[in-house]
Amino acid sequence: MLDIKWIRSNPELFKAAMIKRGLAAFDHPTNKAILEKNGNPEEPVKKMAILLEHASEAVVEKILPLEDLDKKRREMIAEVEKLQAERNTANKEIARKKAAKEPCEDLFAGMKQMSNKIKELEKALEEQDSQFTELLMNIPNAPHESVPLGFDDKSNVEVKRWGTPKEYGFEVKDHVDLGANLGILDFDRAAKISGARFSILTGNGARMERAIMNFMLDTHTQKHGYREVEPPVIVNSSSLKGTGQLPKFKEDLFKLEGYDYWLIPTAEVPVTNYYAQEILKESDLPIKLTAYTPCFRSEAGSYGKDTRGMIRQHQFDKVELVKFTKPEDSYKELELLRDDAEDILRLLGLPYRVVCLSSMDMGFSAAKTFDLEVWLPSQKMYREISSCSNFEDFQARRAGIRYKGSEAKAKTNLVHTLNGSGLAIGRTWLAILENYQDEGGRIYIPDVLQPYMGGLTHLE
RNA sequence: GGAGGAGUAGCGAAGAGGUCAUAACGCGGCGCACUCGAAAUGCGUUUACCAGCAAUGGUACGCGGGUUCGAAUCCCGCCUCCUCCGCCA
Repeated sequence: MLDIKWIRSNPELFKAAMIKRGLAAFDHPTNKAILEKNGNPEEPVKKMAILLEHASEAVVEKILPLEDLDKKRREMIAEVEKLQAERNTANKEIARKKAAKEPCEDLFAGMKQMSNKIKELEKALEEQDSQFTELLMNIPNAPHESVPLGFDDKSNVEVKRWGTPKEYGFEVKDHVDLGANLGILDFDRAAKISGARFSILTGNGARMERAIMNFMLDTHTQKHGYREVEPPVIVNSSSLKGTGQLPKFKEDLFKLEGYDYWLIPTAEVPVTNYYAQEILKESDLPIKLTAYTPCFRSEAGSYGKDTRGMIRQHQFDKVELVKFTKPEDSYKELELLRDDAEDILRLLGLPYRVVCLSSMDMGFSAAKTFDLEVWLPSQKMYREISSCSNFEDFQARRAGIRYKGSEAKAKTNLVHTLNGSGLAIGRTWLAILENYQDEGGRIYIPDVLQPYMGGLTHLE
């Protein structure tokens, strides 16, 4: 959630942020006129850049009622508080007279009426306030100024590459064939038991999933200084509102029938909400947590995407990194968090690149996101294996996560929250199979994983 | 699932229709004094949120209703925790 006070005092910045987020439709008459006056280029990114340049005139339909709702709300607050003050004064007078044994029954007249009037106004205010809050809750975070303008991943900016994809000199197989041949990956039985987009690992395949998980957790806790947590994988809707999955994205989630319980789409939800409604000690920041959890996603709307293999599943394992920082440190901490995730790929010897997501490719709650993409020989491309984001105070405001110094009149401030995959375990598993295969379909187990596999050097 | 008990500041805890909600009292935190320094001691200070330029005003005693001129206090429903029983890994 954005700060309404910031929105109020920086209306142009706010509008520009929303245009960057793609909330200005090109076919709105006003926006259309602006575009036509400025040459109306073909490319959507150029269109967006023009609207951004003319932010003051451009229309962002979705947010139009915000100002009115806010104004009305504040008027109502003033009105109801005035009456409350009157009531409080009268009640104090009654109490004083009672104590002094003076007659006060005459003061009762009209009090009931006033009380009812206040109740009415309070109810109306609540209604107004919930309309306002709902709109505000549905407005995405403002992108950081360094975020590239863009519609989709075509505008993402590559930041760095590490490692060199191997030349194989033979026809590489993908992880589906490799896994099937090794007898460690089974989609047919998973479909029988559950359905599409599920998989079963068996034997050393299952063991390697566990090895990867432990390797990641050990590295983050022992080498990178994170504290491990093992949270619930079922959460309530309040937690999902805190991190931004609700109210807007409920179709992406699995809900338990008959309960206010949801399966987590990522450990970000329980781990960020670990400190919901709390005030942290400034001297404890930054706080760094890591967690392994299974993650559950409905993948509604991704029909036909990544249907082969383990890349996109309804259930997958992930090790997550979460940070709570002071606002002035959050971008420095984002770089560090990203490097902690990168370290896993480097230790595993998997070639990867880092991209900075464009303004519309970013998630709803993020202010800035880096994706780590691992090389997949079978697809001859880099594929997402981690997403590292700074949410600034967007989640902290929703979840009520604040910090405060220990001095006497220290101010309470919102923390900044960050998180990143460190890493997606299933995608790491398949990247190992594909990158470390030989011509016969044997898989070399990366050195750092061998101790976790009882010294085993190959899957064969 | 059944029976009891409890939920008030960071923690413990008082308050039992109005004059005791910033909320007694104790602990803790912060500052100062004393000290070479520390401990001990003494003094001061220490809730959060909302509206407002400010002065100031408002809200909050687990949550939601009700009774009343007025509710932390009385009544109803819910949630969480504790104890016992049942069931269970």
